[in-house]
Amino acid sequence: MAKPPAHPGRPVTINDIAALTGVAASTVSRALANPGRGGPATRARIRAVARELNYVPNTQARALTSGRTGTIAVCVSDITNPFYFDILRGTQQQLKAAGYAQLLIDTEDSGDHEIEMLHRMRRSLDGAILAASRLPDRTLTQLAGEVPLVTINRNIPAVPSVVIDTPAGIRQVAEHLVSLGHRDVVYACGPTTSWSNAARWQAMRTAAARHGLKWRRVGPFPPGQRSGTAAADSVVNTGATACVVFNDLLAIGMLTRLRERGVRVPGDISIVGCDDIFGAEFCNPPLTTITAPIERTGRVAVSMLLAVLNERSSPAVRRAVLLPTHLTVRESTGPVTAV
Amino acid sequence: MAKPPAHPGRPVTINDIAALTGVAASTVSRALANPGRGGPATRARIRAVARELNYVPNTQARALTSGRTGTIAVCVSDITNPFYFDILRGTQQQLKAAGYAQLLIDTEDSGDHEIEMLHRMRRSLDGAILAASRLPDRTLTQLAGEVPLVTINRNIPAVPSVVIDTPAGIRQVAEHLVSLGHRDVVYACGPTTSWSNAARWQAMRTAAARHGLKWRRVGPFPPGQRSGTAAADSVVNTGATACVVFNDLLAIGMLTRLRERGVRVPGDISIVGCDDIFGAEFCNPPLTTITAPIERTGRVAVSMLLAVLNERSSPAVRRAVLLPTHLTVRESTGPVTAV
DNA sequence: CAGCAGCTGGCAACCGTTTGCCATCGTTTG
DNA sequence: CAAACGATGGCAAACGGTTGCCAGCTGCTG
Repeated sequence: MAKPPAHPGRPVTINDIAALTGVAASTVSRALANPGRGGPATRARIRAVARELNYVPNTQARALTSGRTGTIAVCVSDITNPFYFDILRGTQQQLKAAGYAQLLIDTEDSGDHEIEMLHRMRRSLDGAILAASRLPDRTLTQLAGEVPLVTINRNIPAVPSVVIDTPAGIRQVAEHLVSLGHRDVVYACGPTTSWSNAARWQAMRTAAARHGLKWRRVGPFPPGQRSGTAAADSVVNTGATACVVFNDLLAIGMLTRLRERGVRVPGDISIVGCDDIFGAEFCNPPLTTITAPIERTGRVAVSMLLAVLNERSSPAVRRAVLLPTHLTVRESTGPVTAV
Repeated sequence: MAKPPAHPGRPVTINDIAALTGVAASTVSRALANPGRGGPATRARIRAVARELNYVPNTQARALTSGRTGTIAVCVSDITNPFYFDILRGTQQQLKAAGYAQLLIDTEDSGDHEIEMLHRMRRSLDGAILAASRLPDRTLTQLAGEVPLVTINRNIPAVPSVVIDTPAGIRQVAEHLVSLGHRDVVYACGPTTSWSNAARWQAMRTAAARHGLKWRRVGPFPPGQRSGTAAADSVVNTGATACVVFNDLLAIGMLTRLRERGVRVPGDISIVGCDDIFGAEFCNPPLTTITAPIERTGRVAVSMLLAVLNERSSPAVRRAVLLPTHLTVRESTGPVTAV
């Protein structure tokens, strides 16, 4: 029944539909996109034809006038870090459900990259989710003026954010370690530019103080598995009986190095990671860590961003969401052994 | 010196530059994009102003006429599979270098999802890279007519592809196992729809035959860590002394289960994975596996796609690239022990 | 010196969709 | 019954570039 468009190869446009139904292109546009406008009968007819022709709106053309591109960027600092896999999985799900496309940006741990990419793309984006941004507060605030933003694990006043409550987990860790008899703990730092690192170290310090633990820190270390070597060596040097590590990736790297050096975990030293990424469960020994709802974090971030986009006019409902964590005890922590 | 555009907030357009330099918009367009056209002096002037105004071309508008969107989609079947992390890392690098944006599509192991997403987005894409497509050959060939395509680990005549030579690795594995005294091996299958799975099983069969090994297979299993339980149980049931597994994810899952059941690896059974993903190195025991140049695979795929795009007119230089692998022996394989 | 080629830059149409504004029509209200 | 009104659908102007075509100029050649 449906006639194909004039040139068979040419994609179907709104005009083809208009011609076929005998209405104006504007009517078609409204029938397909604008819920309030237009008569039900016309709309039904148009929709039927559109479906039959397998019409797919041209995103570019739409974006040109409406400004909405249907694309959200997700920036991660290092795509090979499993932490982001689950973030991406979460954002992906939620974005797909809402009909958005997900643009992946790997900033390679460089703030310059991050700002430059976002600036270049801001016209093609409806918004962006910044996971573990390395940008300073001021830049971020300014950027939020150009593109609707939601940050993950980064809390600054002007920008809605979802942060994982790892500090709460660290308090649990402190209790866990104390109950095992540890009195001397060390924190292995992540990158100085990392907001989470600061938050975690801070939590560590206060928790240690409350329990009367001796505490100190080593680092900073790049948050990768390979830095585990240096981190492990530093930690061993301190003589502490337990170590809380900035993230699981680093912790897993440390485990490897400790094994190499013949340092027993948890016999000689207990290790606690953060995040509970892929791998934490099956490394050797399985890692005691602070389990974060990573995938959910991604989903929530998207929801918040979409809320911001939809309520562009109304008094911005910018919030900061805090997601709970819990301690998962595996085999990398144990009672302190008498020397 | 440079005057900001009329409305301070409004982004800089080609017209602003035209007005400021006193030329027509078309001249600006050519000066910025078209290398052959225009006078050197004018061009220099225009470029200077453009840079000064921090001009960023509007991708949407450009795409509308030129058809080029500057976006490449990368489809993966399951974003939480670490195999794809490295693929993405590779594509990301190469795409960024070439000035393309990377759209991430997770098809969730469903061919329907895959075809539907690609079809809907084909207008907004310059091309797509399909990693481990679940689509049948015919659909794929047809899709290649709509969007320039490069496949990864999937070789069909009409579509350029880069495939990882895991079969060669499997031949090495066979020799490795034979040298350790194994005579009875089993292959744990991945999804039936997976092209690589078929290739691997085929290689396994011929290699086993050549060495006079007894071989069989179990499965199929979904290629996830959690399927490891079922896979491990099946494998143990066969009584084989060695098992080659479709991929590392599944193999790692099996390792966990075997440990649970008290089956010693490699004492009771040797396990070999495929791909050498994140985690293979530090699982317990570290996994003997066929190391694939995963990141490079992503880079090569992008290069091929870009080549196709640039030589759209010339006789299509469609090729199939085969990337070498090698066996990495760790601790999950060992000599067969007398019962 | 006329004619012509080659280069430069301007004009304007176009890509496909959205949207402000207006004409029309049927219905309700004063 | 006239006026006012709300709903409906059409017209046309954007949106920001790209590109085919043409005019004007320069510098050759015949």
